[in-house]
Amino acid sequence: MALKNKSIYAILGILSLSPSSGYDIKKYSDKVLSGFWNENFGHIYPTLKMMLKDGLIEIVSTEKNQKKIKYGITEKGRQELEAWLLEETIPQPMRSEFLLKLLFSSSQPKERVINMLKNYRKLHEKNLDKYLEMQKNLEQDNQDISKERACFMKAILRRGIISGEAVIRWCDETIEELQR
Amino acid sequence: MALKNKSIYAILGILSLSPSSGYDIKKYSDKVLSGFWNENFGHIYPTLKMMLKDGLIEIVSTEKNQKKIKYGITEKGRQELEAWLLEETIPQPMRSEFLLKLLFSSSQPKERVINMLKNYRKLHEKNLDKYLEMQKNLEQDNQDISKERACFMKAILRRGIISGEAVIRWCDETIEELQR
DNA sequence: GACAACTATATCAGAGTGATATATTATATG
DNA sequence: CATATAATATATCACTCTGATATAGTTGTC
Repeated sequence: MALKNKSIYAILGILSLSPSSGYDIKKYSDKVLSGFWNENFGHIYPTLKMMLKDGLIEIVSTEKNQKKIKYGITEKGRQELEAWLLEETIPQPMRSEFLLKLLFSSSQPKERVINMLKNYRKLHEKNLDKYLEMQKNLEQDNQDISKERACFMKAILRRGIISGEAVIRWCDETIEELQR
Repeated sequence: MALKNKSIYAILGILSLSPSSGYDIKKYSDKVLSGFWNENFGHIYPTLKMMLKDGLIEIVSTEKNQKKIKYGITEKGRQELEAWLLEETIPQPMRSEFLLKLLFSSSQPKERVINMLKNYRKLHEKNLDKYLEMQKNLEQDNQDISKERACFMKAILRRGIISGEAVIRWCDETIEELQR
């Protein structure tokens, strides 16, 4: 298959919920997908153009006198999204700069490494708090999201929470090990 | 700072252990860094050329009649590596295609989603086994690696193991939730 | 009405990925 | 001993993805 633009699927997924502009897509990514999916304007806009050319999406409205262009998903787009959902997901390569740094830090002063780990821990704690907050919000009001979708979002949040807790535990364990 | 080539640091780190060719660097990445760091030939070779031009590395030997070019780290390279180790690590953007797919799978048949999760679980189980195997190997023989370095490698492996176990637990929990 | 904050699109250089091409050197197998 | 095949080694390409920057209209507020 060779190198596939994955933003297409994120965009199709978002448009399948409701027609959106490039800016809306970015906002949704930052708000809802944040933590497990990243999108840039520099990729969204060219991808939208390409998808429009390929008939995966269509222009729904060019609102009044505004610059805003709203895109909607087409039938072909829905088929593409559905096909992707059925595909097996191949794991993507990882790049953790933190772990790379840690690996090459064995000659650094212990205090320095412990500090690194404490900062890393703090970061994950902050993330964890964010996820717990999002979980609370999700349980309160189910205004626009369907019960089904809310259940899936909760599962994904749980994933973030469980992983976050594991990383924090590892930090504590490793700091303790270094202090001995 | 704007967009920084991070492969430089991986390469400097590897060369700080022993002079290597591009091919050696790739092998080391696949064997030792695998699981938290990815490198490609398509990035290693141009980066090596750039680093040579910048004086971060030097050609140590062009072995006999072979094609192999061995690079070593220079004093300037060591300084660059050291400076990076002292820098704060900014978290890098994530892209989990699996979680993206899961989020948009709420209208898929339950059986289908459970299958997705089972495959994902299997993948992480395999990874976990690999880490446990690596941990065993690390405890047995400490031939070339220093005691200090071995300790850091163990910590990184522990990280992979703890995270892997957490993901597997999440899979089980989520599958159970879906079956209810 | 000035100033900040937000909405909106576009473009660019450079980082990173995976595929492919090419050639040499070990190693095995019949 | 020939020859297949696996491993070693470098190079290049198209494409994806990132983060920065440019530009301009709209909304809010003090």
